[in-house]
Amino acid sequence: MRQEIVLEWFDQNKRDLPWRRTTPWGVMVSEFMLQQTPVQRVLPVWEKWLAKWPTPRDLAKAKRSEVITDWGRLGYPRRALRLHESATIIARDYKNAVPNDLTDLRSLPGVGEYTAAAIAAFAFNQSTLVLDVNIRRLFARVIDGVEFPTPSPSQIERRLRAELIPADGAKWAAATMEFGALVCTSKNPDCADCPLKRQCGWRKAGYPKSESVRNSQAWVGTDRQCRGVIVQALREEKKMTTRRVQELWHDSSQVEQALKTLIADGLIETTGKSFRLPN
DNA sequence: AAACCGGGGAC
DNA sequence: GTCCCAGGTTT
Repeated sequence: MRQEIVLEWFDQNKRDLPWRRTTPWGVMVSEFMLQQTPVQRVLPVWEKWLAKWPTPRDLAKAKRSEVITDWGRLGYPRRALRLHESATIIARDYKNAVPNDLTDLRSLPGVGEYTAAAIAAFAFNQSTLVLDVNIRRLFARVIDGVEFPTPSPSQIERRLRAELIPADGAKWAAATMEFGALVCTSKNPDCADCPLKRQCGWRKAGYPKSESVRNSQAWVGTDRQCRGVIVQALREEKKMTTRRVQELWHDSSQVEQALKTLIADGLIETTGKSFRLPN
């Protein structure tokens, strides 16, 4: 994969997001808010929070009720409480400075694998392995030639993606994430104007030529609950191991066949766009 | 691995 | 109702 193509695209097309020019605390607040929440909805709330609580200690002094209220309609309000809790720990144990060490970051409530790597990269310019949904989808398509990544990253995926990181790893993380968010999107990717079209494995593998092809693969990208139902059916009724199901994940023709069998046996139902278990 | 999170919003 | 969204934690 030609990293320069994405890096140059990023230079020309990146959005001017406020958390790209702020303090480590500002980055951390943005990462909490952006967990499962679109950028556009986060923007106004982030501005308000940084103006009101410019450092961890400021937030730590706030009441829970106020924290929840000011979370607005971002959703998953438990994130606000975890951020509040993390702020308290940072003020008390880290002299009010967001830690730059991956292990320290990971120990904070609400900071998982992704968020720790993202803060280290975007707040401290470290070359960490950042794998969010946008980056994973981009690599799944260009490198693996499939429309969607697996539900969660495997060890082999981590290793292969780590090998791609160029000298400026922080810029690489931001660039690939932005590319996945603006060009290689989940629903209607802008393949016509994509600078990676010539080397895209998904395109070489056939790309979505028709609705029927798309539908046969659609379940792979459906939500976790729906995937869980199908995986459970495949495992229990077809005596498949988890490993076998994972292998099928990347082979749409076998997935299609397996799904047809499940439907024929009445084990699952389809509405054309998704799947469910019969009552 | 799957459910759940004091979800929310576009469609 | 379905799907998406810069995920994390718990069982």
